[in-house]
Amino acid sequence: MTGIIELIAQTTGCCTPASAGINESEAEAISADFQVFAHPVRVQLLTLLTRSTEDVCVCDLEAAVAVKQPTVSYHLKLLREAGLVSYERRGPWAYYRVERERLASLKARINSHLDGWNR
Amino acid sequence: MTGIIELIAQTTGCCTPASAGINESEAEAISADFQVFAHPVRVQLLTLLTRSTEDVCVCDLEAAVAVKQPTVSYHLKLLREAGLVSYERRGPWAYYRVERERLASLKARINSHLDGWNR
DNA sequence: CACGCCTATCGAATTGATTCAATCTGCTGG
DNA sequence: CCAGCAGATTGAATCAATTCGATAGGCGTG
Repeated sequence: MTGIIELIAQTTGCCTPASAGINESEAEAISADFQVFAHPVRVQLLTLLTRSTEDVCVCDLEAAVAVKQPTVSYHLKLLREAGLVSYERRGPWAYYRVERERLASLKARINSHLDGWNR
Repeated sequence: MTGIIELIAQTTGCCTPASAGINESEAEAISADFQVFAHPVRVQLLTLLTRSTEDVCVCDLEAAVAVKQPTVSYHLKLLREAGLVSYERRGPWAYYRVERERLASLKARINSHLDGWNR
């Protein structure tokens, strides 16, 4: 039902009641996808990993970024939890690799989010 | 020059000295592009604005999200500072619109970042 | 021109994300 | 078995982002 208030608003004022918005949880899912890449250290790590055909030792990752070891480990964990990388221990070392399919599907999802803003 | 230490590392251990990384400031620029979309309220606002062919009154934007007016204003400011939206006052109201070209170029930039992770 | 409405901004408080020293675990060589 | 190294995890501190009450300023109306 449309009351007097709304009628007045539509005529005199601005606020149109029906909006073409998206709900909060959908927006949270979308923004979560972007979050993954929203930190320079994660961007650096991911770039390094995607550019390498070999698995990369953590010590190499550490050497490439400007933060200390526990911080590298923290960001690697986030990337792991996002499913974008996995690792394997070999002796005392840990070797990381990109999960290219998972990365591809995240990229596809981001592309479709971007497409949603085409008009 | 490659010293004994590095040679030993390459043979015995893991750490290869030459890395295919990107520098920190480039990584910061990349992550900053993703940051814009890394909050649900901004996603909601942007979706609403891109879907509308008309300029949208702030009161409508407010009605569509779950936060109070100053918070909406804060996020609109961030979007403005990113160049993605602009606004115009009409009487007591403020009407926002998407800057479609700016949005398009940000989207293009993000796509090229994503392409950088193709192997 | 005083009042009320709309919305931007300010400032303080809160929440969330990031950082790292310290610690723990698993592995390896002696 | 012990010492030592690589790296994950914990916990506390710090830093950044977000939230919103209070306020200010612009505008239209009576």
